[in-house]
Amino acid sequence: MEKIGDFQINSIVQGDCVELLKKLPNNSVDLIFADPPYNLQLNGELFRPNQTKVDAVNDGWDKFDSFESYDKFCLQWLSECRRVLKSTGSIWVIGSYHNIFRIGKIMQDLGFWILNDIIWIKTNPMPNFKGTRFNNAHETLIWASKSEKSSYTFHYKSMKTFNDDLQMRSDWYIPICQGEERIKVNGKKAHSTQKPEELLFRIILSTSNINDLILDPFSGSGTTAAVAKRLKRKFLGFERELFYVQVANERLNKIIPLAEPVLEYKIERRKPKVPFGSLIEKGFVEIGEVLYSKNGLHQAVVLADGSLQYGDLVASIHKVSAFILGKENYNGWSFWYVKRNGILQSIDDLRNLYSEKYFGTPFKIHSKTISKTA
Amino acid sequence: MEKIGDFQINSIVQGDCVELLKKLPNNSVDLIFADPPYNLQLNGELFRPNQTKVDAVNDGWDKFDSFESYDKFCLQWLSECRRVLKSTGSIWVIGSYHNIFRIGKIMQDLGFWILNDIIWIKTNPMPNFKGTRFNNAHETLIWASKSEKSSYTFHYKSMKTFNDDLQMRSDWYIPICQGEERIKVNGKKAHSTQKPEELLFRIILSTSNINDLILDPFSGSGTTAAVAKRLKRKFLGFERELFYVQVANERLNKIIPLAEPVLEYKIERRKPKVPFGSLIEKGFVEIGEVLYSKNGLHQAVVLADGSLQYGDLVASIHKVSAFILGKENYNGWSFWYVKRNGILQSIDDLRNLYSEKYFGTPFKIHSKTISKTA
DNA sequence: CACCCTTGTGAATCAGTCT
DNA sequence: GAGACTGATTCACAAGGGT
Repeated sequence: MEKIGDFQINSIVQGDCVELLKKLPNNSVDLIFADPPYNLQLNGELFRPNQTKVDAVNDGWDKFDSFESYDKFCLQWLSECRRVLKSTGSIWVIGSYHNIFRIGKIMQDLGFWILNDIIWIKTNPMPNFKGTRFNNAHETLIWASKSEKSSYTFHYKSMKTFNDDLQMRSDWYIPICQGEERIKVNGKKAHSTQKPEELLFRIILSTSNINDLILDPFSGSGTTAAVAKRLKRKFLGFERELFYVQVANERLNKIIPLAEPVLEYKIERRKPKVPFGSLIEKGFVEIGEVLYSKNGLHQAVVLADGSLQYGDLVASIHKVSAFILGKENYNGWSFWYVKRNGILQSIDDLRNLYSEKYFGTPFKIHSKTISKTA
Repeated sequence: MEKIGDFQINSIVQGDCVELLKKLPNNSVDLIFADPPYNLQLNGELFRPNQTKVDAVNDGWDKFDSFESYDKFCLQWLSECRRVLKSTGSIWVIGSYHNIFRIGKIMQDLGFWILNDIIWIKTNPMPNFKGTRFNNAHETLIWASKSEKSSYTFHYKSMKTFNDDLQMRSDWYIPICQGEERIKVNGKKAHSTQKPEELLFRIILSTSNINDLILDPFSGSGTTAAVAKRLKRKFLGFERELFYVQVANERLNKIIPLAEPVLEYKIERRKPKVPFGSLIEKGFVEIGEVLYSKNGLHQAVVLADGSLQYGDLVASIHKVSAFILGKENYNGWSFWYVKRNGILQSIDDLRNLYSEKYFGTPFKIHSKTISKTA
């Protein structure tokens, strides 16, 4: 079986996440999803991140102590996450106003580069019974790359298609996890903060590829692993409580991965690049032929090397169109037309004809990788 | 005329906010709204697909050397804000992912007690032109009391009435400030980040009383003061740029206080749109399932990202149906059917089922101004 | 006057590849 | 690694002009 460091791939490992993270090699993980403890104060009792109870009075506890220990804990696991994350990977962290500001600040300090904060808007939140505040109807996710300059996987076009051909926004409307999906043991919720699979579906689909390794350092009920398995990603989960490890394993046994063909990012296929010169070589455009702007006002002559002659200017289709429009840059494919049977035809159409004739389908699957340049 | 410290009540004072804050007495302000610089860290220029340049925030007041210098600045003005805030008062701070995490962390460290984070969801944000991230369609507001134990003003019932007798949620749907409301000088926007009055309307109405003193340490175009005056609150604004002070004063001169606390904004009742991808996430439509045209002649397979495979063509439900019908555009929701128990069922029906099941409580979405200032 | 089409624009951390 | 070159990329409104 495949391994990563000491760990079996596709498993939930019981133990403290910081200790376990330290055993992972550098730059070994493609995507991280983390749902850390929230540091909530409940029933007048405060729990430190390591789950030991703190006596608010006798322990001399105050908010500063609490925040300080929480910050220290987050600095540890986030540092390790950054170390194990590949430079092409990205990380998602979910939280509420109790902890997300501290987490975001620490992430920025560590050099993570925030790409978006995503708002999970709960379509069916619990009402605020006391009526003392606004109904807290959302949680916040931070999506970040390893550093400012690093590239990352993002299936922009797939998400646009997913969203009825409009680019996906930072507000996501997803019901809370209830009903059949909610795992119960002896009639009681197995985990108090089980996340909806819909949320992980979107995250994994948009920011990872098939066979990528996804790490969840706070695995809990195993939602990340379950969706990862279903979408044919590799996964590794860390979880402190043995009970949750068992719950997650039971859950995972029932998951059937989807067939590969339906998971491929066919929508992001790129046709092989066809340089303008290829159109000339194959006679789609003749040497010496005149190209026209859409309104016919501008004309240029095609030279043998694929450059255009426009008055004294000789340059690429892009440069000449940019010059005519008085712009720094322009896409010449959308500017120039040829005359065929007296009718203007876009050279971009000719390019498509060329592609169909010489490349046909299918094209190579290609995921969009964004890379930043200095 | 009434004064607070050295300052005239109901005025915009020109100067550095930290210096001016220091001149205010302790515990003297009922409500603070702060819209600090976001520290956007923009690099080069950004062009739209049509090659026009985006008029970005490039103002000197948003430039900071580092996170450290930004943190230091925020620690200063937030400390002073806490000092001048009455123990019965509260503070609102607005920001984006660039700065809001740092702000929230500092506020918690100073002892502010966060009551809610409110998401201003923009109904009409600027798109992401390059397809590199999710469209950043919101900003975040933090609402906090002076300390954990302090009481604070909150008109829960008013907000519920305002919201058609439904609890007001933490997600607010408000258009960006444009059109008549946007202040222009010589045809250009007077301030690059003018906030919509509706945002301040909700804030002031929900968390202050008539005759309360409201402080805005980053007054800018004067939206806070304008709405405060209209709602019969006292106000004090600090603003570094003389130009903005003048803009705000001109604006304020035109404001007529309301005789009655009438509802100025009407909230429309609408359920969020369900994109095709959501049906897949929840299993209303299975990945790999076949969709049929009404007459059954055309069939397509559903892929994981919500795209359809129809022969060699892979695209959205809308694009594929348009292709089949030989049209430029078509509404795929009315074209495609799934087979359930041998019977064809419209995917639009499935969408309604989803909506009924998970959006039971109607959302309050778009809101509009129904009366304008004189 | 109603309707349609074009143009402009908003807190934006906004490109990828080859030489 | 820097620089040159290619060519991919947008949503909701408001305002104004034309039919």
